[in-house]
Formats: sequence, structure tokens, C-alpha cells
Amino acid sequence: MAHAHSHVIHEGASLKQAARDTLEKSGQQWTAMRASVFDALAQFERPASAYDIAEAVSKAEGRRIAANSIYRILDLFVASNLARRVESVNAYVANAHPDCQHDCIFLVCDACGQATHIDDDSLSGNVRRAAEKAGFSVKRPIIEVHGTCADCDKN
Amino acid sequence: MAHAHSHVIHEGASLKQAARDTLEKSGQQWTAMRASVFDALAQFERPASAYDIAEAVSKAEGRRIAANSIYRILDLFVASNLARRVESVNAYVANAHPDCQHDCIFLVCDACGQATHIDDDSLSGNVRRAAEKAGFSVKRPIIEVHGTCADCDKN
DNA sequence: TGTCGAAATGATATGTTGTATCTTTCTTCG
DNA sequence: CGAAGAAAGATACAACATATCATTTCGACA
Repeated sequence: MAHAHSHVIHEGASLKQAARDTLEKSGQQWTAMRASVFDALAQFERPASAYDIAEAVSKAEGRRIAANSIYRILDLFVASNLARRVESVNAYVANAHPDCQHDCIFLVCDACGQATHIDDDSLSGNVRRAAEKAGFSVKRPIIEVHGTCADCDKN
Repeated sequence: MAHAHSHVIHEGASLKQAARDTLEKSGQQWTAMRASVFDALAQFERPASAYDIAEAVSKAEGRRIAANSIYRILDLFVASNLARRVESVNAYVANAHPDCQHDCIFLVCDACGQATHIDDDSLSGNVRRAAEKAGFSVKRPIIEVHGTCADCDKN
């Protein structure tokens, strides 16, 4: 593992609970709508666009949910570390460990669309330092690598 | 300098000439339209959206140029290394040294919108290696750092 | 428990970014 | 010149994102 501290990778119900805890700890409400959006997001195998999620939530709720509601909630999730935005594909993924903060690196497969996520604080630390060295005050490093994943490479 | 080989940073007419040479060397035509798009792109201080460029070119040409034409040409420029796309802001910048290939790193100021560009092949090399180590076949690393530039920090 | 203020969501419209398709024009080269 | 292919134009539309205002829900507290 590239970083020293331990952390839990949550899944399913555990992930949902971790998300809820994290959100509430930051003083936000865990509403039915937010739960529904989180569920939808977590069920996608690939980064999902706000509109993908709107569709999934609409189906789950049996009524039409408009994009703006989804965006609002996704923005909240990203701000609270429950989700990440993959900039180069305009889409979102659930964060498997909302309880700890990393600059994360996405490996985005151009063939199947999957985005796997690695944390390497030394790598992102180097990026941060290089930027600071150029007189830049870093808020958020974005590292996304496009290519093909091992599975797609085989085929 | 973070990388060992020398290369020229072009500006103005020299940049335009370098762009033209690079494009023609790759078997593409340097047309009036492409020149016009390149001029427009190079004149922006900040990453410019395709629509920004469409507007600038329309003004320069005295007739309406539609977005699709701009996109076509920008795609060609990016493929030929004459321009870069800054993914996290959906915008494009001219490449100051089209004649050599780097994985580049953009420092994007959230206050003024400027994107400065640094090359550090060792950094991007580390990113590439980390991805390959995870069984991923890398085509294109994207490294963009958001924050505030030195100028904006002062104020 | 009722009600008041704040937070969240809904409805609707619109702005921005990006593609698809087909037609017309331009360039190259025999 | 004339044919073939490359480039650009016209048009329509899809996908992504935000703004504004109305309505509902939540939570605190008398």
C-alpha cells in the first residue's frame, strides 16, 4: 500500500452507513432523497453522470426527479467527501472511504469506461510540491490517467 | 528545469510558424481557417472554450463561424500537439512548444482563470509508472492543479 | 403539539458544451 | 480541365450544468 495509515474500504450497507455518518458529522442531514441518490451512485459500476443518476433515482422513486436536484446533492457529496467527480468524463463515483481524505488518482479505461481509484499520497504530494514551488497555492490536485484497464487489454 | 532536453518556447509569429510546421510535418494542411483558429486561440490569456474561440474567429472573419468547425479544428490541434485541452475547465490553450511532446501539468487559478503550464517528466513519469503497476495501460495522464496563482494570492 | 424559520426539494427555464449528418467548397493531382 | 478526397458550412440536436422562484419538510422551541 502506498500510504501508511490504515483505513477501511466500505461496501454496500457499510458504505452507506459510513457515508451517512460522515455527512451527519459535518452537520448535514441524511435525507431520504440523499440516501436515494447515494444508493443510485453506489450501484453504478462506472462513473455516472448526473443525468444517469437522475434516471436511476427517478426509476427507484417512481417519479421524475430533475437534474438540478441531483446536481445539488452531488455537489454536497463531493464537498463532504462522499463522492468524487471524475473531471475528464463529467461524471461521479462514490467514495469507498468517505471517512478519510486523499488526493486520489483515477485510472479511467477508455474501452470499458471503468474508473479505478488509487491513493498515493507521495505521488500527489509531489504534484502539490511542484505546484507550490512554482508559486501556486494548491487547493485541489486532479490526477486522472486515461488508457485501458488490464481486462480490456487482454481482449 | 525539471527535464533535461532543450526546447524552444515560441511566441507570436514564431509560435504560429512552429505550429504550422508541426501540422504540415504530420501531413495536414495549414488552411486559412486553421490559421485563424490558431491565432484566436493564441491570443487568449486564459484557456478558451470552443465557443469563445468561435466568437473570436467570427469577429475576425466578419462572418459567423459555427462551433462544430471550431471543434473539428481544435480536435486536430490537440491530436497534433498544437494545443492542449484543460479537462477540468472544458477549454483549450495553445501549446508553446508544439515541436516536442510532454505530459504536461496545468496550474489553474480559480480566481483569475489563468492556467500556467509546467512540464515535469519525472512527475508524470511517476504517475505513469504507478498506473502501469496497477495493471493499467497508460495513454494519457491528466494532471491539473486547482488553486490560486501567486498574483491572485497577493490580492 | 402547533407554529415559525431555516433547510431541502421541486418545477421550470435557460445557458453552455459537444456531436451527428449532410451539403458545399476547396485542393490536389492526373 | 475534371475527378477524388479533404476541409468547411449549415443545421439540428444531445449532453452537461446552472439560475430562479415556489413548495415542502425538518427541527427547535414556546
